[in-house]
Amino acid sequence: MSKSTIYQIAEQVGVSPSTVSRALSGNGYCGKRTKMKIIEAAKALNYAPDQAAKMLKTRKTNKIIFAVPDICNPFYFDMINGINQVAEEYGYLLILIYTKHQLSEELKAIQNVKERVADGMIMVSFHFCEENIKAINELSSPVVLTNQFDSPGGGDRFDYVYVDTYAGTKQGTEHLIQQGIERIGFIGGSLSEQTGMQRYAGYRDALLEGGVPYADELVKESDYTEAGGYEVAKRLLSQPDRPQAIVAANDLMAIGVMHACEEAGLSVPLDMAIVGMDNLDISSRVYPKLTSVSLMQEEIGRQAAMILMYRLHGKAMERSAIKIVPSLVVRQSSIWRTGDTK
Amino acid sequence: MSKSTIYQIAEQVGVSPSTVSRALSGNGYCGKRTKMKIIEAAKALNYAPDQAAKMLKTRKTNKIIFAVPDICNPFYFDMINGINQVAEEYGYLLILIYTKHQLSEELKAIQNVKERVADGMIMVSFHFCEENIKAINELSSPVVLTNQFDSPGGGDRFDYVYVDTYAGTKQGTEHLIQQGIERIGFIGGSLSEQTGMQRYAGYRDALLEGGVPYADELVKESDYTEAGGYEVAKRLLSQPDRPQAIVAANDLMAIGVMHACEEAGLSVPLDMAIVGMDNLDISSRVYPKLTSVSLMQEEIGRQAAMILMYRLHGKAMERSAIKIVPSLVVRQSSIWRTGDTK
DNA sequence: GTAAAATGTGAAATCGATTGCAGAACGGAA
DNA sequence: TTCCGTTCTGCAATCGATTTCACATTTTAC
Repeated sequence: MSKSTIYQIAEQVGVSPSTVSRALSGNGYCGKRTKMKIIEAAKALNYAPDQAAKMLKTRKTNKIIFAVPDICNPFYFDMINGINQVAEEYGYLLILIYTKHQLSEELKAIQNVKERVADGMIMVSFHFCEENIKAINELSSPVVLTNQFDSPGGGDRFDYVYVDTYAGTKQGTEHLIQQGIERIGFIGGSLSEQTGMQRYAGYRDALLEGGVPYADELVKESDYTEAGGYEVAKRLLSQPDRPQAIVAANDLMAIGVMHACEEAGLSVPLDMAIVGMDNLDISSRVYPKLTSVSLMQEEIGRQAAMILMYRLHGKAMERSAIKIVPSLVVRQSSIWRTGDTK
Repeated sequence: MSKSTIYQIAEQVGVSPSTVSRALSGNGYCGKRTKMKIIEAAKALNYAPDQAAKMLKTRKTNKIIFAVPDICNPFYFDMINGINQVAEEYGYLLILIYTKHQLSEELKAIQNVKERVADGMIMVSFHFCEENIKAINELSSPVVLTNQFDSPGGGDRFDYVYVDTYAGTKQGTEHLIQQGIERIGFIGGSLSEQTGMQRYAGYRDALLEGGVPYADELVKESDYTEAGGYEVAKRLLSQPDRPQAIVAANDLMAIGVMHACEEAGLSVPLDMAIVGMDNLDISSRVYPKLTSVSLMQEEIGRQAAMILMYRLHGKAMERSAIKIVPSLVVRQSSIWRTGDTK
């Protein structure tokens, strides 16, 4: 009942193992009658090819690794999904490695590629440093990196996919400006981090380009949590000349803002229009539904996987740094004037 | 710079490949001086053991497969997380296979185990039938099955982990009864499915045992979606003697109920207490926060992985069917009388 | 009908590690 | 010194498939 090998099939049918291999894999010539007999015998013997042996000989694993910092973060699920779509299409299995934001774990993931556990890897990392860049550059297998910042640099040996968060907050802010709102607040993450800075810059530039006055007191830093957004929003709302709209650097903070409004008796969106970013699952479930900038996670995953597939199939390509443009998903929370709630 | 083998190291150092293997893997004797030289040479040659070769010889892959119907469903992320915790602890990598609720994909996943892509598998399936049970029983590698129903039966060759959803709705209902609420409605999924029936039965039995009258008009079937819950709730709310509380068979429907209440001008929880089930991420973010029965996804994953590890390490065990008891997470939406909103 | 091309098959090498066996070198005890 | 036990090392087989080469057989072409 249990496993068997091509040798046993060969013996059974009375041919050589090589013939069995050819019959079963379809590589090379094989007579029709022999082939039939071999296939039958394989079925009878409950044969299944041993992938380890196959891998050893062919130097292909048909697996790719996705190294992700944080499995618990819903942000990455969509990425996994995007990657998996492509992987499946090309006949690859997906190995998930959870790096916990730790360099040591990232290096372990890289080591796995080096040991040929998989043919290639997609990695999300927030700390590119000499050590992991060097390790990646030494690999002979392709690696695609992604995160929400812009290019890590130093990588002549890997491709890169990233989201333009600057364009994201800019879009969100423009959407508000187009409705004629003039006092627009911003709640960001830390401005000392690159990603926080970019989101802020998008907001600021949208104001400038839109000819809307920029006011320092309408900009607050927070920590990307719901509670953080709530606290900061309370301060914004109690200001003498409170904003009419708020752009939050992520959805969790935006939801915090919504709660603060509710508590202050302000109607969203009529008294206060709100735009978030990340387009979480939750965001379409809160009331009113939250307008949010989608960071296109699934698209990132798909693009990254695509590039990896191109590399794996030897297509010649420049090293690429693909910038994904986020897209604004308009829902009730930001519809201030026009009545077309969708 | 690229890959090298133990043969190259052997040549470099002037010993035999077997010695190199022993030095590097630590199996068997190896002189201290030789070992040092070998390790040095390995480093110099940028050596990494080829896992395919190792797998072929040792018959171990150090990988497990998790076959899951639906990557997009947040329900499974926590399971993945639980599984991964255990897998990592034991030095296994996790391969994710997305079966899309299709039997054919499940069979492919099983085939992967048969071909020794991984040492074992955890699978979530909603349609156990002769075909996949048979395929699993023919495997020589261990498989652990899980879903939300009770035992599939027919499996002398696999272990089983499941959640007692009956106990879940029962707990939720009892929680309401204990607060003195008497007219408690129930919104379930299809009662013709096992899982729907069990959730309903838990509700019904809680009423019976709590001495609270059961009324047919307070029980509605829906489809586990937010929109479905909303629709059905509207009907419940417009009844002459509307319920004071509602138990929903999952959180999405419960959120639909909340929206219906909001629309009808009913305060949650004062006019209407609500309990959901699944304890989604969202549920703690809606307003008011939703009381929900946690189905312990992470715990299921952890338990399933544990059992798999035991099997893989040859520990003798009875075939097990582990029942996980869900736990009620009380939040504002169900606090009717006492003032201790937490 | 014969040459040329296409097809079918087997022997043997190969992928890169692990491991059982046997012999060598070493140590300490008598 | 002799003997025994431990430690070290090499040889060679093995895991299970793929693939090159050579040869045998068939088919096609003219």
